[in-house]
Amino acid sequence: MNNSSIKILLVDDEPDILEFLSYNLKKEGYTVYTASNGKEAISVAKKETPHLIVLDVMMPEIDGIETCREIRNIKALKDVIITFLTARGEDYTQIAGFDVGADDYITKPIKIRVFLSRINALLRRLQSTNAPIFEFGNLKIDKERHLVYSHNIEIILPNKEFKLLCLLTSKSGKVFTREEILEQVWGDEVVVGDRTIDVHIRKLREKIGESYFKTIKGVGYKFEF
Amino acid sequence: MNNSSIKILLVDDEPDILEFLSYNLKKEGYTVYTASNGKEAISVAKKETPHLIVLDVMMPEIDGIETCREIRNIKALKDVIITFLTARGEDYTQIAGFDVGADDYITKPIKIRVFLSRINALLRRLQSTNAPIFEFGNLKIDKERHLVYSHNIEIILPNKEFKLLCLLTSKSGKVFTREEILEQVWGDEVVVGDRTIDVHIRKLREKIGESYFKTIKGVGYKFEF
DNA sequence: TATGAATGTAAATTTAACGTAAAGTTAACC
DNA sequence: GGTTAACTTTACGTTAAATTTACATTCATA
Repeated sequence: MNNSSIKILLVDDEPDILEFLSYNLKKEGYTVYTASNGKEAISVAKKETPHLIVLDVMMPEIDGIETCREIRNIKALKDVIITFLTARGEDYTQIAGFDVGADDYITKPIKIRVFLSRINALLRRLQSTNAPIFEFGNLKIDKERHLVYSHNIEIILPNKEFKLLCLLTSKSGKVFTREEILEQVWGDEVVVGDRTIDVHIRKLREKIGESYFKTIKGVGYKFEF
Repeated sequence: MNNSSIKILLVDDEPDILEFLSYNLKKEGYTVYTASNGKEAISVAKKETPHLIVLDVMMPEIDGIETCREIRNIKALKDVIITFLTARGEDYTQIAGFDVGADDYITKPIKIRVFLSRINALLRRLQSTNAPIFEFGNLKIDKERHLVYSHNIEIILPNKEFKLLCLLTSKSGKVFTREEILEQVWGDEVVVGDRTIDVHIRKLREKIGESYFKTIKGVGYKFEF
């Protein structure tokens, strides 16, 4: 693994933890940056655009959750992988109750092997995200060639439908809200009517199969296979 | 996790090794599948989605490295743990030099006790590798997939019920007042009748279990497990 | 143990979200 | 510039979910 091109930002107010985790991640070959508070974290993140940020929840001044929120608002960092560090039993009302856009939670006390394997697993996503062909049972998606196969029969999808399919399959099982879908498929500024998404989902269901696309009423849609 | 629910795929072109390892892993309680070449391995892996794959590097036709690469491109298998079997002294510059997404390497000749302990160690990761899932005894909440499991049986909750459950479980044991619940689940402005919360609590009790939800008369509700 | 406010509950009702066919509107391509 | 496909909207149908209703039950307290 050419890990050295992968940049990780560690944020914690305890220097010991910072050093401990930093040492271990460097041993895995990653390039590691550190910050000891939210403000510093944001500034380093802006400068270095890391691939992954490990964020302690409990920090003085700006806490991890607020830091996460601010980072997610930075255009260049909206796709960075963020994982929280939380003490076991800590009040995670805000984390559980509101989606601040975290990708994982690691609970303290940290077991280094567990920590490393989770980080590795998270980062593996990064690499496979760009993989040319995704497979889900009888469904194959070739992003590069902009082609879809169902039971090895080629299906040609119009652009929007293809993008929508790519988004939903990019994280199989995850529920994508209508806002997320609009933002990712249509773009921030574009304003389209309420039924537009439905119609596109319907077309995908027609062409690819009813059962792949599940509606979560009041929330959004998800892809399942 | 009970070992019998853990699926291991062994891939080697030598039937003797296959049988020897299979026998020993089964003795540990794992469910074992075997394949004697890369092509077969991929087809079995697709069908069974094992948790771990042991892959001999040196195989005729498609070698282990190429097999690994192909497996990693299959979306459903991207998080499977893969460990290579390599002969000591074998030229594994390719393995070391290129990242094909392997998690471990075991060198032949295999000492069975070492082999088993390595496999066990790799599988211990399983418990903590995946997306944020909150667990309370027999109750699991997967926010991202908008799913609840009770005794590993999937329960589908409507939006409001799901949100209410998330709120109550966000701080297990804490009593949430009716005002808090209204504010968090329904939102500030929304005005609903007196019995609405009760009815939702009742539905959660029906679906998930009476005992989890405790009424504190005159105050509110809390989640306990 | 009688009382009343708070909560429980089945069923009816209402509402909001989604599904869909078809028509209208853009944009792309010859 | 006309044709076609893609995209969006419209206008309603459908349904699950949310809410209310109407009454029953509980439980702390007098």
